[in-house]
Amino acid sequence: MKTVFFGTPEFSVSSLKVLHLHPSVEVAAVVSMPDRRAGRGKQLQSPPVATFAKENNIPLIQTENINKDEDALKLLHSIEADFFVVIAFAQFLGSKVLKMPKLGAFNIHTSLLPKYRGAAPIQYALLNGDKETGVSIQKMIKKMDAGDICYEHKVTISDDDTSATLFKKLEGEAALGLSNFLETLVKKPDQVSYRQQNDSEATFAPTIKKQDGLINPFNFSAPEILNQLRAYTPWPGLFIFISGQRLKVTELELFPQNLEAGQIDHKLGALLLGTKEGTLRLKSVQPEGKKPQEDKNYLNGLKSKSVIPSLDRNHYE
RNA sequence: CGCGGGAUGGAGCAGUCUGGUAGCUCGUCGGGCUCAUAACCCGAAGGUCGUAGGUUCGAAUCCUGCUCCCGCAA
Repeated sequence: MKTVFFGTPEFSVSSLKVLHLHPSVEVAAVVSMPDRRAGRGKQLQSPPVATFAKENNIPLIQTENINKDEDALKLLHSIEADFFVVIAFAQFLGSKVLKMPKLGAFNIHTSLLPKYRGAAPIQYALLNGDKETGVSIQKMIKKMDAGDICYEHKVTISDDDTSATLFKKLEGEAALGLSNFLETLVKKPDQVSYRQQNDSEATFAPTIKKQDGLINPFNFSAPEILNQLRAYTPWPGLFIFISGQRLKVTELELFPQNLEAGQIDHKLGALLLGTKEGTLRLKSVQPEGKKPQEDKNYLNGLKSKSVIPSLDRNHYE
């Protein structure tokens, strides 16, 4: 069977491997985002999926917008694929593309649909403090993540999971899920079972923005900010502005103390921040250009410079 | 050549512009006070100032090369 794989980041590579190694599946092409300048030094870098395709001599299409790229569309059409697999592609697929494959286009989504439709399902599960999430495979329709579900598998979220660890877990689960699903799809395509989503229960997980990483003690409670730390690690990270300096916050814990929202205090070597509800200890903090350091050490440095820590409120206007 | 910060006793920092015997806040060790302590008092140890070279009577400080660490940006 012929397939085309759509994906971009590291996260999708495991699933691409499953397809690539499957004895009765031929990956006729890989579609990915264009190369971008990235990292310190802004070197031009290929998306991991594109790199994998090159290394394994799979025809590669890199395009900014697959729906408008005439050459890419022509090429895709000529493949006459049996099915498409889409995982973390970072682009919408229009109906022109979705109609091409005979069996349909299947999207691997990392939540238990219809929960968390959209770009950042993993982060939103953590943001809401969920205890479980999962992998869903849906047959794509024009509406975002709203297609019928043909495979589902639950995954437990542990208390110390962050986006970094949960992504890793789900990358494996997604690949495993795809592998299981292929068993049916490849051998008995007519026996794939489909379950409709209940649209009224749908929730959405829009893209996380850099700005979301700014700790807002006025609008969020201490437990909510703790969830943000897990959801936003490693990107965009949590940060706060104190005494004219941008601090990345890498460890947090609840602290039994009553402070007003936005109030900074320090006690026994602990750097404290009052929130809308509850007080947090900024246990580990990283100034720009520095390594992460314990709040106690950070405070020692400030003391030595005779600086009293206070929240820069101008970032909340 | 994308922008920028940093490397100083075990930790976090100051000192670098305006060269001249290395300092602050802690930690550690010893002693004191205390019912007791993360608190307080007294004392001590511990640094070839990232590395190589240059300028100078003299370099943490000025100049040049190199290594390592990090923030922004994607």
